Amino acid sequence: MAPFRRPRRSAPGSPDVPPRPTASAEIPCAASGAGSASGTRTRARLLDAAERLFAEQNYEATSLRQVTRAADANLAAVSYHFGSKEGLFRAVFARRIGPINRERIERLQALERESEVVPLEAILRALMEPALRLASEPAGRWFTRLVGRAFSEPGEHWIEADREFDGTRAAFLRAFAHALPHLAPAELGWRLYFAIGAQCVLLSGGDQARRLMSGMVSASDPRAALDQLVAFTAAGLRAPAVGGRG
Amino acid sequence: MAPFRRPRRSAPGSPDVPPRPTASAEIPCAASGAGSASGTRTRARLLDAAERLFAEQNYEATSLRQVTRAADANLAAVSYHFGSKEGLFRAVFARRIGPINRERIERLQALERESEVVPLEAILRALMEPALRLASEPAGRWFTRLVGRAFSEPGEHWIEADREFDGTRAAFLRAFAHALPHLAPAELGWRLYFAIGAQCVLLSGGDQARRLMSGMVSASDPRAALDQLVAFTAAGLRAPAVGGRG
DNA sequence: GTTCGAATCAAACGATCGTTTGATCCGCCC
DNA sequence: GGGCGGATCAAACGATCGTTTGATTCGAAC
Repeated sequence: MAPFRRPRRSAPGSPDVPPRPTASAEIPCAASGAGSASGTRTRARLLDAAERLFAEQNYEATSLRQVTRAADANLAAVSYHFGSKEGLFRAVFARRIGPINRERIERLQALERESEVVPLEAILRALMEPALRLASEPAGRWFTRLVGRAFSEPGEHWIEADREFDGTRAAFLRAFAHALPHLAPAELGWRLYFAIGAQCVLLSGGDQARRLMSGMVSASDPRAALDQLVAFTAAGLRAPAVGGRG
Repeated sequence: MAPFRRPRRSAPGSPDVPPRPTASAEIPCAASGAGSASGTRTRARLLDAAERLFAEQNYEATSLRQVTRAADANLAAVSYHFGSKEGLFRAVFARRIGPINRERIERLQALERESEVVPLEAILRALMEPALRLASEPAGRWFTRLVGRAFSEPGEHWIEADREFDGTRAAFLRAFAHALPHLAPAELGWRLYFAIGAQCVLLSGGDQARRLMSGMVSASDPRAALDQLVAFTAAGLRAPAVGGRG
């Protein structure tokens, strides 16, 4: 009877103020080992299921009932742990993108520490290998599909999602500018645009993409894929400047 | 009272059997000129509105009520003219993809007619310029965003959508193989994969992509974009074979 | 002037969506 | 052993979705 002054709003995920967008990117519970009961494992199972479904389908095409059914959890668990559907998406993204970008920057710094001018191929590998390696692991295969699409898909979710890439972008942009002095800034921008695009379609590993090149690419070998991607993008970046037409 | 034996099912779009997937790709009424009344212009207005909304948002995120409101048409007009939401999507895609692929093949055939071995850059321009040029026209700007995403997005709609590209793919694959004899078929497959990927992110012109390279690329000049794309992909395709590692 | 069919319309259909509610379970600490 | 709070639960909320219905409009054919 008595209205009971809004008892909720104390979930770990977020109350009325949504969780910080600059997420901490820590894996709460890696869904490994056999915890005694269900513990807080529900949160991890929700992330796993949502990761797969968001990648297999779309953000909009994936219903929370699908997610909770796949995660063997209650529908309200999403609201409880993540506040909303978009909170779930942000958590899926933040869980893995942090470590990837951290490894990228650490590898780049190590390269810059050991030599004055870093070879172009080394920069490219530092940028692309962490994500590509994740694509070859069962746990990260779905996530890389999401990352690959973040570059070209519309929607508010994505804008916030790859804002986490900003720091990484700045660091690598300087490195590329040093390694490619023959390119004007505008030209360097175009070429990096294309290079990242090539990486993204490889990460997204789209159903269409695989169909399109069916029989020609052996998508099973991630090592060969990385070698080919580095060779292709390095040559493209090193191409002579086209400057003002012609 | 009397059940009135299902009077509908005679729309031009499709009855119970959906319209032929291998669409004729003819523009029914180019939404230009001032027809007397509303005529069948509604169909074209629906296509225009859906094209923009599907590109700005997503297939799933776009409701038919949004489309019909933007097109100043009745909600039931979609069912009447296209049979269903997916029929509308197919019609949007079929309206423009036919002419693009036709121009691609005609340009390639013209090149092969006038010289024994076609230069790589010429093949690339024949493949990429028709779509890039459409991106610079007001009428086609939204559509190119769709085309760029067809390569990496999941969903049934897309699978059918770029099946229309099959013929074009085969023709250009032969041309590339002739122009790049130093590449094994598997390597050629990878590189074409990346080249098309670079083109797709340029076509999709994603919100994120533009943000990511903000200030570096002047996206306003489509001619410069094409020059840069051709230079980048040509160099990437011509890169030495990496073969078996290293 | 009547008939016919393509085209448009308002209104509703059942289904499913994201979110919220209040109760219930259960391990833990004092 | 009694209370506390995190976690889970069934059930419902209002909104919106794609689709369908049956009536209405309107120009052309006869």
